[in-house]
Amino acid sequence: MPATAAAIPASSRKVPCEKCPLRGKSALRDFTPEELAFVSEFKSGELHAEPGTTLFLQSTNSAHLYTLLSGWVFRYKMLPDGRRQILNYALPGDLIGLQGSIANEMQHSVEALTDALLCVFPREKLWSLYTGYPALAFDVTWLAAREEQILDENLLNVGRRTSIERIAYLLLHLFTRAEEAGLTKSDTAQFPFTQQHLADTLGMSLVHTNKTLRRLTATKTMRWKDKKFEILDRDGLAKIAGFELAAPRSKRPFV
Amino acid sequence: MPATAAAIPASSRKVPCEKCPLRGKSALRDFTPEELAFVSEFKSGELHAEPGTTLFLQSTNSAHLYTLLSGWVFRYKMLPDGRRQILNYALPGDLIGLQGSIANEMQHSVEALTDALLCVFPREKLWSLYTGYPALAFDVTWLAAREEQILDENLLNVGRRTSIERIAYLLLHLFTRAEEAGLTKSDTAQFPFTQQHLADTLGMSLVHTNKTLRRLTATKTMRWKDKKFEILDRDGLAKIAGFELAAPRSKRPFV
DNA sequence: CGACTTGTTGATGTACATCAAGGTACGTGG
DNA sequence: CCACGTACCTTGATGTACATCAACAAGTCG
Repeated sequence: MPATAAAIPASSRKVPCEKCPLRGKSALRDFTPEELAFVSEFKSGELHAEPGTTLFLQSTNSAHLYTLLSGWVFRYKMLPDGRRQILNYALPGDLIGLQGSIANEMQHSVEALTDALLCVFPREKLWSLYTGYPALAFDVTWLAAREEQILDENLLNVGRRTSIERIAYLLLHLFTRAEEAGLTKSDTAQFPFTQQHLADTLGMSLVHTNKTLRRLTATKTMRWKDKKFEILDRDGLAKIAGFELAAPRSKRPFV
Repeated sequence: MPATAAAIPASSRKVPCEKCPLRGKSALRDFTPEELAFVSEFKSGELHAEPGTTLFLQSTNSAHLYTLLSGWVFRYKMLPDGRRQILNYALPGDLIGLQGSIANEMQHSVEALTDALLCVFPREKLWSLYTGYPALAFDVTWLAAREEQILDENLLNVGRRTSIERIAYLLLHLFTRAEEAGLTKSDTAQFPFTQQHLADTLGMSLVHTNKTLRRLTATKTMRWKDKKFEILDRDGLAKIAGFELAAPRSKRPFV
């Protein structure tokens, strides 16, 4: 997002963690002074990425772990013939590249959707985080579990919802996350992706995404034009998405 | 699996971790005596689950964390109208319910597919694992990252592969995991699930799954009858699944 | 008592007609 | 040029319906 990126000059080589723009705002917990000092020391630098920049490449190994300071980034996988599946989007505050630090090889690629500013951490030092700062280690696990939850929901979305439900769900999901990251004004947000990105996230073709998007617009629950997304009827949109959960089929509930 | 379950009598309240049937075999790393002692103390008991038993319920909170000792178990989510998406399968050695220990509420359900034996750990003690045993904490993160990788692949599968590719991929994936868990004899494995489970994993209807399964059988790369799965031509099956990875679309590779 | 029906249920196999989604083509506007 | 919009025809996937088969329980008859 140009606005946000401008607020943090890319020229500054290293914003001290004590002045991290993410602190205070957003859902970040409070760190102790010791934790803050360690993280500051852990951080090896910053990276400014332009839209379209590849941050990680499928089947290569990565020396770094990133935290996203500003901008949008997405993870994806590709098949040999070019079919692409977008797995998830990362917003400010998200951790990027943990898989590559745990396994040796990256199983997916990561690309910047907007101008993005990232904190860089060397992966070798991740271990010292586990030995010295259990609370931070727990945070890392927390982030991994949260990513897993989002993936679970995406899988349900792609596998079992109809095209209009899928789009409604995804747009609402992304809007909610943008809200949590403080990127919304009342009921609007800047959405930097294209219909092709949506299609590749939802497992649909571009044409069909476009037609379905039009049908969804006709419900007057939302508006999306020129990258500006606006929610007109949140409950209505949630209802189309089929947000509610259900009791299981299973006959024998445990205990 | 009856055979495996019989080998570990469900009556014994607590198999000591030193004698865990998973140790030695499988990809488990070696624990130090201290770690082993802690895990043994961490473990609060065992649970024997019959096929169809619900271990976790969507939108409830769970007091426990499990490790699967024997049998098959699957995670799934449901929509209000009964549509079901199976997210993943757990095999011996897998951790179950971490999400519920990190967040407060379970976002998915878990059901036993076969007779299953599980080690039970109280979730309150997870924190002491982080403070006292960083290597075990790292292992937990490792398991979470691995689960995330599998979900990534499932999402690619459901979102971007054709029906025959999807089935080929899933069967090969499950066979490979069964191999790692030591549940195969040469090129055969007992697969405890039905075509309905496959359909719900792949986001397809039962009828279409059946027809596609028949087309796949016609390629003579595998056979699946009466729960017995056999690989006839592994490379052929992998080729149908489109296992290979690809270079990204992106124009500007980083660095 | 045993052997032979009968009915039930769950998993699988197959045939339609219907519908949702894909692919190609060709628009527009910035 | 790229993102979006729309028309057209084709194909892949769904839903309903019905048939098969094995496993299992209940009942009947010799």
